[in-house]
Amino acid sequence: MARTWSNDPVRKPTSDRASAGRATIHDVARLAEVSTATVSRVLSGGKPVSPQVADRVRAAAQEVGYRPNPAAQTLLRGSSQTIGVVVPDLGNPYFAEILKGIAAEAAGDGHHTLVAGTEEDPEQEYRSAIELARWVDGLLLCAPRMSAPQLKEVAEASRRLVLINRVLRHPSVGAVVVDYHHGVRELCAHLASLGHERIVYLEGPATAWSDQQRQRGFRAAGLPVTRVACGSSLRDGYAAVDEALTHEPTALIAFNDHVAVGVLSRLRELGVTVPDDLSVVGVDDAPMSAHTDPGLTTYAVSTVELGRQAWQHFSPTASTATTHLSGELVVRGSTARPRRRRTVKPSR
Amino acid sequence: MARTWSNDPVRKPTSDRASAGRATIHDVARLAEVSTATVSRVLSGGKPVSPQVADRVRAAAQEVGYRPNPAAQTLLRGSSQTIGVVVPDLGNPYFAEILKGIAAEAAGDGHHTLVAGTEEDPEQEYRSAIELARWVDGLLLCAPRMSAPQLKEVAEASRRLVLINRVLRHPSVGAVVVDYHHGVRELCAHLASLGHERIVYLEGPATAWSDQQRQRGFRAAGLPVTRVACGSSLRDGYAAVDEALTHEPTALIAFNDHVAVGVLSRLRELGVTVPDDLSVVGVDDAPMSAHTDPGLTTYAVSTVELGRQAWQHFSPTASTATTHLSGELVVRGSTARPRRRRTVKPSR
DNA sequence: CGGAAACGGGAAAAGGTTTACATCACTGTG
DNA sequence: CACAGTGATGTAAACCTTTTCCCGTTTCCG
Repeated sequence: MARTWSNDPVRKPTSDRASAGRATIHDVARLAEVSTATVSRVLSGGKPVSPQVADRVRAAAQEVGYRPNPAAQTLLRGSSQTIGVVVPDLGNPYFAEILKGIAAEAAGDGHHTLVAGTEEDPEQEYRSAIELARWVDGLLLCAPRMSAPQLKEVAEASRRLVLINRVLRHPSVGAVVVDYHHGVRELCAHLASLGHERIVYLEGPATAWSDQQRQRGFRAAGLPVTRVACGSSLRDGYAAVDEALTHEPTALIAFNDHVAVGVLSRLRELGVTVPDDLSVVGVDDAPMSAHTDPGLTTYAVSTVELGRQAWQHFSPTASTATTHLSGELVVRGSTARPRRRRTVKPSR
Repeated sequence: MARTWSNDPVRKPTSDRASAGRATIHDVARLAEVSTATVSRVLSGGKPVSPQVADRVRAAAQEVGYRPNPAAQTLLRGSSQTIGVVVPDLGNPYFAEILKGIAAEAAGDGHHTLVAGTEEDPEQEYRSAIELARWVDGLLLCAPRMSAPQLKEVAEASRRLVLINRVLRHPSVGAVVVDYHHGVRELCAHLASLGHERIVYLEGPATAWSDQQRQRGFRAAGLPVTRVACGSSLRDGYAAVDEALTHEPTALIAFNDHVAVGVLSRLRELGVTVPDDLSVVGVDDAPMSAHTDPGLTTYAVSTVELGRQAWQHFSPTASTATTHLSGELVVRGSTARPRRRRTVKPSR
């Protein structure tokens, strides 16, 4: 870098400690022969400055490559123009979609996005949330697994808290939730209309609020549903199939579409034909769900809309009420009438 | 909020401007009856402090719920303990995996992760990178699509720059790249050994360096490969199939596994059987690739390792050399001998 | 023509933390 | 007993920017 420094014996014009020679507002002010206040006025805009001075300042800023120090701005303004997003698993495409949506919305309004994945660990989730809370203007927790008291603590610690797929009775917390209760009833109604009676549900993570909503939905649907512990990932679905089959179901409801994809894969290995031998449904309508073989019947909810709604909740004027988002049943090839007789080895 | 303030004419005990009543180090110091320096020493650790004082300070900090202001720390230290990650598409599971890996590594070393998705737009990518550069201690660009001059600018603007799947001749830039040149040669060798001769390659984004590497690999492999414009997403793959088929290939190489999944889906619709009518291969070994029907033959490279290596490059002592990561061929069910019998055996 | 409003621009404070330096008491040694 | 060394703590500067207050000049209006 061609920075020529006059060997000023009195006082260094800029410090070169941490910022390693980055130009500061003082450098610009000196070069443009104005005060730092004027530089700020020109660059931040809005304030009255004479055109000649403004040009001089802009030229000087350009010349030294000046960019304001965000930490200093944050310190003064008390806002970092940043939101924090905490998700149980960054590798899960569902959360990735939500992250994509919210980050795009935030960027559109000039905000940055700080993320943390928690590997499905409630304690780590809590720590990350508390840590991030101090940094950001608002915090978004996706499907948090932590306890309600911890969640309250996070609410206290953060300027603004928004939840996705979790509710909390607290005055300053917004939430946007998918109506899984409705979703599960839709799926059950669909399966019932096809004549299914022996249904297995592959459960999600035990601490997931959204899993509890599904379970409530089953009770409301009035169908006898056998529960099998599973999880939320593709691998979990793959692994849970064998136990699920011991219950001799005619239909299988997966916690979400990724689980369902794992299920389809394992069923194929076992020679169980979907939907002839067994119907399979998922939840969430992941991008790949339209491309599996057969296509996955599922309950579709727009992650884009989820992100948009969540962002709305960060607006200072937003209500703290819970926004309910309902999706719709999407019927694809993975569901059909059950066979009369129990599954025998398929022979096509 | 029920904030009751005595109308203190002398001096406000804490400011309530930006931080909205958050306790500062001064509050702690006053309560513990020590100087702010001592508070800092106690809480940051390392410095000698008498046990009684330390206890008093910790108790005071606890009482007022003190947490240091990160912006102030950043300003002073010149480091935000944060890295920035820019990816073309946050919704793409491949980048989501990488993000997950790097965020976990960073968090393990007490660093935060700032993300930006760029919707595959090189200009937005450039702006995001420049913007983030000012915030973070290090910047990670995943498969950047921007031009080399722009990339150089970003390199100048950032304290530390690391690239994934892109190289740049520049003294202070680290990179970790997958050896796609090797990858496609492996895939081609596999296909050649099965007897394929008419191969179509579904191209990735035009500005992607990694696509160019693949193309170079094809030339090195010495197989005639017809190129068809496609993209990097599942949808792109789905849409490109029809044109690809006009070339009557016996094998199809997709830019990556997501494209390949879209391809499989469309082929199924068209009644083309994989691998009997057509062999399909992908690149990257996405999590779902083992679960498609048939399983996808691909070139596997560990995203976990990718993230780990990238993080290594942020260490102050790291070399700026390019780290090459090679994967390995994974043969699954999507490749087989072409159906049509060859009349002429290739002579060497 | 006098006074007030409008405007352009400078000085300085504020924002919260860390750390170099200064201070002070005390201990061990020559 | 004096002095050097050490350990504990306070003081104040520095990090960089924005914004409030203020002053001097010009312009406008009665």
